[in-house]
Amino acid sequence: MEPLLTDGELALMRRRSFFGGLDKELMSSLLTDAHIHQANAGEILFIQGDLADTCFIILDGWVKLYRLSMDGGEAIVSVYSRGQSFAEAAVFSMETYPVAAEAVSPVKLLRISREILHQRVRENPEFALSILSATSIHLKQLVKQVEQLKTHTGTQRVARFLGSLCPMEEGSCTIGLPYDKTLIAGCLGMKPESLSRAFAKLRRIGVRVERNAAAISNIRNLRDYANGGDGGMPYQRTNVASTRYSAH
Amino acid sequence: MEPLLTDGELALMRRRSFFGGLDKELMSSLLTDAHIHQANAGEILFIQGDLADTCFIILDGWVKLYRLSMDGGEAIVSVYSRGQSFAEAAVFSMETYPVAAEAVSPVKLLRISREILHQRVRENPEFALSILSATSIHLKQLVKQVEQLKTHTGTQRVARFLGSLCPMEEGSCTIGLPYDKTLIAGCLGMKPESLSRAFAKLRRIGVRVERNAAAISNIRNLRDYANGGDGGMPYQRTNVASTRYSAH
DNA sequence: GTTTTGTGATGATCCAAATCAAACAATGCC
DNA sequence: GGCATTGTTTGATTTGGATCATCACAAAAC
Repeated sequence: MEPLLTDGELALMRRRSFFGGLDKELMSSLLTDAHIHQANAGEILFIQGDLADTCFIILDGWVKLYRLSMDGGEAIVSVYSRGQSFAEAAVFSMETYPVAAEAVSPVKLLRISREILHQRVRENPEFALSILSATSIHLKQLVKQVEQLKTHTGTQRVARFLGSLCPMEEGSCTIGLPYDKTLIAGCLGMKPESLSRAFAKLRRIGVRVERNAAAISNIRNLRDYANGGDGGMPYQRTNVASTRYSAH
Repeated sequence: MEPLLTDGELALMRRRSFFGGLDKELMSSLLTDAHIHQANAGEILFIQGDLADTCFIILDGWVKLYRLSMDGGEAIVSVYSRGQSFAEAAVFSMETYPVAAEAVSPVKLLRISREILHQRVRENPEFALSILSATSIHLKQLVKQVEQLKTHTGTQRVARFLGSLCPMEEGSCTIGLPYDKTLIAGCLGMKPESLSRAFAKLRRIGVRVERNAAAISNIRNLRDYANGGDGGMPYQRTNVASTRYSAH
């Protein structure tokens, strides 16, 4: 019987999903009960309110998670790609998905059922720690997103987004935008027109966006702008910390 | 030896934290290794970047979780109260707290160490499921918050906040504001001045805020306003759902 | 080739919320 | 009681972003 996944796909999952620390035995037991699912761009994987009975790991392509509010507005919560898992927390809540999921490119997915996941957690507590660690990362990402939305302007969020795509600490680089600008705008909580104007503003600090690529002349400038612009001192611990844990 | 907690406190924790489904034995084993911690209003419990070595359950009082951005801005992420746990996800990430925590009233807390939690998860997989369920709830709350920030105006978020405090489905009621208006504004991602003006706008739909209390003449009106105002049809599944899971 | 379509950029205008400033109200303290 | 401190409201102004409309342009279709 031919293996479900290639070695490359396995390595990817170990690097970026909760498969990270698992031993070989548990991994293969999970894989024998998993299913491969291919979807075309635009296909809906689940909608909010569906019973959360499946967790996904992306083998290839892009998936967006979003919420529809009662007046029809769409709020993109996050976009995931190769190697990342999603919906693993919902599967453990015994309830429904709080978001909908849609393929934004052709995707290849690994699907694992709620029953299998619960069973494996019961058999192997180390697996529970892996899942907990993965959901903790998703939680942290959402916390950062809330911070961005509450304290930064749209243009600053765009700057941060571009900065996060740069692999190096400083200097200049040219990066490819991972998906189309409408989706980028949605991720950052703005309209496409506003994104376009934000790109225009960033030209002042050496960002040229052309087609699908962004040329950044000075990464440090970009990151400084994203954090408040005026060269303000970066955040550091203050002496207020000395009061913590002071017994009553 | 007198018990660490009163029966009332135990019932509270079972109702609102991950202690919910635990058996008596596991509960008491957790409690013998836990510590009570009292803190005054304004006291910092931990700051972002601290090693996440403790998880908390609130026995009494209020705690806010917030992030400081590099330019000094404060983004309140959530406020928790009696019976709720927080930081349990961070403790399982093997890293640092992504937020800071501060008492906003005098609080009585139960502290449980990372070591104990990991040990109990290893001994008892059912406990892992309880923790996963609790972090899943926190994740869902954050997702909803992101949706609110991305698709609703400040005044709509205020309306939703007030609506969530009403215990009944419809009719009129008077509710007490749980904490001061500066903190409410922060939770909703707005400035105190804007909150004040939002309250003023809501007078049109029968909301009177006086001191520490809000009188709502028609709860349904309030909830309608929060969801887009113009009596639009509430969200429901559309036939797009029929495309999900369509095999390639 | 031309048309069609989808995507992105730009301009004009409007609205929500932040900002700056000042007046008040409530609370605690001496 | 007066007085400082903190929390809340109100007003005038500015800014950020949404909205609506139009235009440019590239890819795909005919």
